[in-house]
Amino acid sequence: MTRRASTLELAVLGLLHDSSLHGYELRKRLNALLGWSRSLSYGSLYPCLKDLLTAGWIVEDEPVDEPVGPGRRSRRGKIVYKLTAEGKEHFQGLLADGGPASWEDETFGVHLAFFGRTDREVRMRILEGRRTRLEERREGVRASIQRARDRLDEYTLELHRHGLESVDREVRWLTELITTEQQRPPGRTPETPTKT
Amino acid sequence: MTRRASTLELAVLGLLHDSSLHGYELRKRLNALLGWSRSLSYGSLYPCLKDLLTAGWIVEDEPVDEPVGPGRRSRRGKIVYKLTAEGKEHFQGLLADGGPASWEDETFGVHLAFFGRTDREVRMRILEGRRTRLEERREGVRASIQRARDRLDEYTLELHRHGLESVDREVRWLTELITTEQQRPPGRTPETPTKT
DNA sequence: GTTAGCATGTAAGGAGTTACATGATTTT
DNA sequence: AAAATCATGTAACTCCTTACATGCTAAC
Repeated sequence: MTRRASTLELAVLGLLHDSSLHGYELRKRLNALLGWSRSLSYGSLYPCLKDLLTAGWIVEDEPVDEPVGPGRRSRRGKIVYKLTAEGKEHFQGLLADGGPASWEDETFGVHLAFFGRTDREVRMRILEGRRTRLEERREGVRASIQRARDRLDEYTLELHRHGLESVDREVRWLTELITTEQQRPPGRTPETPTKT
Repeated sequence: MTRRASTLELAVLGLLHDSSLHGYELRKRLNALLGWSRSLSYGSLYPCLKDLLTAGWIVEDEPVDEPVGPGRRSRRGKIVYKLTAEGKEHFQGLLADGGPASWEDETFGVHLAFFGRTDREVRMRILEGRRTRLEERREGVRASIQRARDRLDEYTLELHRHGLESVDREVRWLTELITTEQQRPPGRTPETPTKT
């Protein structure tokens, strides 16, 4: 029934939570928010917005800012989307979960990007879950290399060495973030920009 | 016409170049070769093998090792695949290219893993291409952050900081690899395990 | 007046995954 | 004789991209 609970859906809901936006602008912000290697295509974004409309999480909004003034005739084709009450609730639900889905490669970044709207308790669970995931992965790779040691050449070993080092770095980074979190008060963080 | 020139195809051809294998074993080696986060599913592997068969790059081989000896009745369901002459040629062609496709995130690792079978000239092109790709990405992300600076909160900035640092590290790593390559003689590398 | 950027969308396809379905062989 | 692991495969689905198709608006 509830389809497409993807990274993209979460990110869109999160950005629209801050301010109502139209698709084109939304895409630019999504690309800035998440440091995606390739920028998001319209072929992904617009169908996603359609699905969110169908689900009732967002609605088309009257374009309020830049009113029909002197130089401007009619409103252009822009379609501004606004989060509904149900959409806000749904988004909060997704954020408050902090289950295994939030420590996967594809979703972790988005969850972290919305930590400003997440309770400390949940932030801790996500950071620690992510760290454990990476530690498990690291051990799996290590074991796998060990077993295939004699079959791997110089280049493959170098590739793995660099890969393991990257995972190590991320684990250390997470540990730092966790330490910082422990020194914070519970609940949300105090000062957020919340610009419209 | 020539469909599925994916990472997976390249990796499978490369492994079968070393030794004939059956699907199950191939999967284990693929997981060990490339440090994939999730291990490859059979739902990807077997259709891929089917396509490679159709293309004529591989054929079913008579299982030679472990002959039908004392304790063993008939050969089990194992299907061992062997690279054909056309398959070898095709694989060498893919390796010798070194074009833009080989410096993408998904394919770079596989190409690096087969550097033992790649000429130095091509290795250099791939390493330098990859480095340029990452440098461009880094600048893109930097600019994008700069533009959205006032809208990003503490957590998002930290996420980007870590992301940029990771890219930086990979660039430095590539620079080291390039320096090493410059000190090597042209052609392939001398000593490779090449165990069957 | 034409180029560049803004703005929205669709259809087809790519590269995988999950879940299912089946059975042989080895270990306990 | 049960459980673990080896072994092969298919159908449906996911989430995304590419390529196409359209038109408005701003700047030069």
